[in-house]
Amino acid sequence: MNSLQLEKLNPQQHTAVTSEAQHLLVLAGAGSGKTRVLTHRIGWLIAAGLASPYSVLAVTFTNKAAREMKGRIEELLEAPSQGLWIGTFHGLAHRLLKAHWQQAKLPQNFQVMDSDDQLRLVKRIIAEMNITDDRIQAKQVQWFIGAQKDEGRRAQYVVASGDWYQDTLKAIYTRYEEICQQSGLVDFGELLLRAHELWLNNPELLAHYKQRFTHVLVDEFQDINDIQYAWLRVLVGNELSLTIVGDDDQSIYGWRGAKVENIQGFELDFSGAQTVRLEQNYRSTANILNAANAVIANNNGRLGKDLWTDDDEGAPLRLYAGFNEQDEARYIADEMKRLIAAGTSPTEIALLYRSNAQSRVLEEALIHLQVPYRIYGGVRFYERMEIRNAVAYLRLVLNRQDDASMERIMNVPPRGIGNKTFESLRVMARDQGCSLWQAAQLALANNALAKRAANALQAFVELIEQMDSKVMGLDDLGEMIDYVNKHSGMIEYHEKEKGEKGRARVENLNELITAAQSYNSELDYDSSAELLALFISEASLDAGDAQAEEHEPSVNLMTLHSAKGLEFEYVFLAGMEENLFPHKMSIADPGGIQEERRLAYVGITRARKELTLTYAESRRLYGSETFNSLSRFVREIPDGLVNEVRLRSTVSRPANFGLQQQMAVEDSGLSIGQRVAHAMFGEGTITNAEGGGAQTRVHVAFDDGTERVLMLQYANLQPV
DNA sequence: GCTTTGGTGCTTTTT
DNA sequence: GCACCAAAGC
Repeated sequence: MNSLQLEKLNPQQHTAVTSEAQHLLVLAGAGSGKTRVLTHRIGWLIAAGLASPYSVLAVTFTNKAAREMKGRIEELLEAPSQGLWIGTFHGLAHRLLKAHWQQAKLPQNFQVMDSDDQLRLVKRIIAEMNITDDRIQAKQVQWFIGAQKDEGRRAQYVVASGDWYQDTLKAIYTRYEEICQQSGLVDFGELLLRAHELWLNNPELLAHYKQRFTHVLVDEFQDINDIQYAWLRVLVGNELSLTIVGDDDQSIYGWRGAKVENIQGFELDFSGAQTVRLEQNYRSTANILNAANAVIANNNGRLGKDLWTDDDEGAPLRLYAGFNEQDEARYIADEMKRLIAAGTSPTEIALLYRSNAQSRVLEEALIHLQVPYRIYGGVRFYERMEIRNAVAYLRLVLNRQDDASMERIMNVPPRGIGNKTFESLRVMARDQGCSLWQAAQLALANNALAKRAANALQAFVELIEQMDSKVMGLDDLGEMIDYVNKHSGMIEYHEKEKGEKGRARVENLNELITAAQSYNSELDYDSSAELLALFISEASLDAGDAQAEEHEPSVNLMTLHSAKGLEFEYVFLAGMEENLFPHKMSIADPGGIQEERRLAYVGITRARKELTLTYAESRRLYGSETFNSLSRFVREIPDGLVNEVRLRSTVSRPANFGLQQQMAVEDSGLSIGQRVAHAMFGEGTITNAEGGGAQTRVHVAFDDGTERVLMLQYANLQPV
């Protein structure tokens, strides 16, 4: 094990890697060598004879992280990581449920349902229950069900409060569980919940895994939710050794159920845990790091860490004020072009923003200046419509009870099965308590449909049956998918589609064949049908970023959330404005602001060499002109670290552009950010202005917590 | 039964 | 200002 060079670690890293404490908490600041510590610790445990590859379980949050860790461990061990379990919570849960489907009370061929399937199912249930009240929205119901499962709560344990809204949610959730069980479908939350119940209901199984694993290691622990924590806690118990690595300052998924408090819970539940802080940063210059520290210091309830670096001061941060969002984008594109011309690789440049909607203007500027860029986090491969359709065919072939898939592709490509037919099948399925497929059989047998519809449906049923007999006879995954692509009529359909779109879809369908051919399962299977089932369900758990094709070297565009875990020499943070970042939706809530601040911290610490912050004095947002003030996060950075860039000479400001509103506001002796009093609403602060002239409206955040938009000419605001 | 028009409402995203 | 979803034409 030559690569395991412990002497190259700093003292804290060394302590963490070689700790013999049963439980270990590594608080690892940004850029402090977190992944290095984790992989080296696994290597060390094995080298020291404290663990064997077979007895180590490593958990991450993304497949990408799991792949990377696996690769790095294999490098360290200089051998394939055989027997070692590395995966995401969901991937591991899936693996367990596949292996122990009987104990988990699931059909052997159960499939994983992604959030799109889930939403469709929720919509179907809402329609089926004849709920028309618009207080019930499918998205919200979906969110509710997810949140319940993340907290380990099944429908029967949701409190029946007597409140109509709550009780309706409970009823939908109940029905949702029923249908999932009947169709053999498991959503993301369900994977975790079932895996947890698997431990609880099968002591002998739990004992088996407690015997097998000696060491459990978890990365990005700040992102863990309640059900994941519970699963882990039952497995580790008092017997196993647990190492967790995380950074409470980088917890940015609270809105999705992640609970930082679980780090504190760890210290309580696993008593005697050793804590190691990694505070030396090897990534950024001192200026960048100091800026990050200054910003995050405004949060409270932190576990506390002080990042420091040996590195030089480096260049000061730059702050650019564009007069509008186009100007902001142009500045960024210009600067990127300059960096690339000076020899910087585009791959070392990143442009980060709070929300995806911001990317368009930025992209336009990059295109204009011919800066090659790559945008992360669009629609992922397995979420593309055509791919999901192809997969739905395969799923239906494997399992006729899979209503979600049946619903999806019954009329794709269009084959004359319309809404009416659909509706009668749904009603029938519901009344009989059977699947859509069985309802179709029934309808055909009873001549319950109009002739045209019956013919179309008959053809569809035969198509699926025929696929079944043909496809199951093949033993190559690629050939199976090829067959379905061709005979479903999808290829033909998309070929006829006009424009670039159709061509891309056909390409994607072919790419799916390639992906299937290179698929290797870690799990056992007895037949090609089982292999196909494994491929499909793992596809649902896969963002498909492994196949991300390499284009020419490009600059990287992504949201702040997707940037976590990455680093670049040059980072641009665009849209540093109140209402945008921190986002409007989070401003009212102190917890929300703190999470936004952690997001700012993540953004700043992505930069190695230079960080540029930009904002726009005026911005078209939702169609109307808005004037946001500089983000509080920029104001939290000490002055000495930031250089303000003003390049007004290169871009001439349209004489009259966007000024009317400000003038109208200023004419009345007021300005944005000013404290004012209103006769009825009391005192508050002007946060924004829109419109112009007599139509000028001002946004005022009143001290009672309400925000109001008032017509300036009638509001009679008095400066305080 | 599929395609075009109008109304709404607006983070962040992995699995 | 655009994208997405639901109701009315071909």
